[in-house]
Amino acid sequence: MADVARHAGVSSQTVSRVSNGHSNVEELTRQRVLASMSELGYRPNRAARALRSGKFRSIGVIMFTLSTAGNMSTLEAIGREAALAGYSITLLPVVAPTAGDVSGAYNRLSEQAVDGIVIVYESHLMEHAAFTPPTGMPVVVIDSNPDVAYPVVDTDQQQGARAATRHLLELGHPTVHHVAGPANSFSATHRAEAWAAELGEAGIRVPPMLMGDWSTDSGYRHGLDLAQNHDVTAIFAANDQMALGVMRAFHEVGRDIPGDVSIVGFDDLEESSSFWPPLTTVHQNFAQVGRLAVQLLLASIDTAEPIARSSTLVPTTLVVRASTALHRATP
Amino acid sequence: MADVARHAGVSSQTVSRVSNGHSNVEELTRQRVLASMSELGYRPNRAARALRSGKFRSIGVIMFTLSTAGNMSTLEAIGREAALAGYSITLLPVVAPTAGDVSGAYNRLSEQAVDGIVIVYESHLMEHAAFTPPTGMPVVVIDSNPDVAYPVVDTDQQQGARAATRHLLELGHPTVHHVAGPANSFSATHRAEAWAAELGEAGIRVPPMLMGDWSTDSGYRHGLDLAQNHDVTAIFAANDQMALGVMRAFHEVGRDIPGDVSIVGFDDLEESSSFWPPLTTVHQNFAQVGRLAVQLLLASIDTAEPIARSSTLVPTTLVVRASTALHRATP
DNA sequence: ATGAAAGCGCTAACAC
DNA sequence: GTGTTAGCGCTTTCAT
Repeated sequence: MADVARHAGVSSQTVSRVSNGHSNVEELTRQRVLASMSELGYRPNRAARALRSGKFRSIGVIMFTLSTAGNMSTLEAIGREAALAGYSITLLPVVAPTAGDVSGAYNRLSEQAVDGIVIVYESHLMEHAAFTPPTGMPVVVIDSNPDVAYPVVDTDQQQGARAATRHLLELGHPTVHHVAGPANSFSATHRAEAWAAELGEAGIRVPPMLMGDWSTDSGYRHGLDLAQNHDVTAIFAANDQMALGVMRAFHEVGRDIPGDVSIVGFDDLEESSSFWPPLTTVHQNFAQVGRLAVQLLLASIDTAEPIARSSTLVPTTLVVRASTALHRATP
Repeated sequence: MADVARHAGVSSQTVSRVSNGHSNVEELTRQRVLASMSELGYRPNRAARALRSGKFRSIGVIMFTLSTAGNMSTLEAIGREAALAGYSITLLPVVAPTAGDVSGAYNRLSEQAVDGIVIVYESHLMEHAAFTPPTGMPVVVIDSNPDVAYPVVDTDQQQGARAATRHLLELGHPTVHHVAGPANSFSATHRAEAWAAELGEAGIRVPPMLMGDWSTDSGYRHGLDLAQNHDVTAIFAANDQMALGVMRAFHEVGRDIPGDVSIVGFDDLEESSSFWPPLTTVHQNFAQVGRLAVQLLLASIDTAEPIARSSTLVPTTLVVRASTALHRATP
């Protein structure tokens, strides 16, 4: 910067003013400085700027894994919304979700060059992690229990899971079986609870739940079990990948979907409409969740006021495709 | 830091030494400083540290989209490898891949707080972008032509696409049709070229290529066309998502896979083994690609030496599942 | 409209 | 083993 100032014959203050687009610089001087800048290939130094201003124009994201479709969409939405405001994203994936690693990630991120943090809070393990963000650092949590210490944005898991279950019941199925996500996942728990509640309210005894781990393989294994039992005519899987695995199992055994059994997923991946048969599923608005989280965070960063503890639930929509049909009495 | 120094009754230099784990501090002093640190909740300021050292301990990633499975796996591998070395990832997604946006992303990233840049270089548009990283900033490119100005790491597209095509030929199919990725994608182009070359070397006339956009929908639309033509018995799709779309089309029309037509994809998504039928596909080692790119970059950051222009190709493996079978003469 | 001075928090270099 | 000094590149006063 001093070089530019010398080259343009002005003080470094003026260079700073030009660099930041301040108004009180004469047009002629401005041009001269701009010319010197590009001639010398000047780039402002973010570190120095951040040191002065205390702002990094970056928001930190903590995620356990990037390999689920939901996290991916959420991350993309977070990135897009942040970019719109001129912020970049600093990613700190937690390699293995053990309690030790989690607090490691936290602590590293908390001394990271970020102005705020979005936590995609998949696991109960988080509760045990000792996370103390620097005082005044805004935090928003996605996908969690509403009773954490920070504002929460989430998909309305309950509403989505109830809609899925109700859809199958309305099709005349005597009951609905559930292939759930892992025990340490909040969203999995919420979906399972809502499924059981919906069944209970309809006066139906809740069949035993099968617990998977979100993977197609776990869906496949449970599907193989379910396919043995000819009383099973309706299945709600806690995500599309497990639903896909379940469908594979039924195909292999030769039971027709949706003729013999109806299947509903959760997520609405881009691929789900091309599964065979095209999957009826609960559409999650990941983009909206990510967007809201960032907006909340940026508002707090801008105003320097803490975010009010709040819980925002983004509704889902049931997308009915070809994997569900009216129940027909088994012969 | 001054506070900590005062509180512990030492100079701020000693605090710095403790904070950075230097050895020349007496154990007793160290303990005292550590105690003061945690009592006062001291966090080192990254900006100041970066300003001094010129290092940010973060690497920048430019990607066009996070919504393809391949990019996501690559990003995860980059993040993991970087985390192992104590680096974080700064993400700057380019919202819409127009030439203007690209250079915007570049320029913003180039003044970002990063020590090096990985570009996941999907599109020909990049060639026109005026990207001048700061002098001395290491850059590695993933997924591109080998003749760019930077070292390149990529999946061996040619080898993979040839293996897919050869597999279908060896099954006795008279020819292989290709559903390609978009024209502006390097990897799509390479796969299509390899497919045509393999056919040519077998003395087979190359059938017209169908161009999709990686989406299941585009695969479905082309699949509907292909399914009309009963001479079509073997299809190589440039990714698994399009292969899924093609399969859906054949299911709808009632042509059996693999009885009537064999289909091969490219990527080997986690879901592909549960498609119906389980998809024969080319497995890409995304993790390895990401890992190598980061290793190259970190080596250059550590040594402060420019990376030698190089081209590293990570081999693929053909995974044969149930979507391909021996050709049988059409009745 | 422009410049001079001070200092953000940290660490490398050199005392002692 | 510890303290002192200086300065990284920038911006925020306060003068002019």
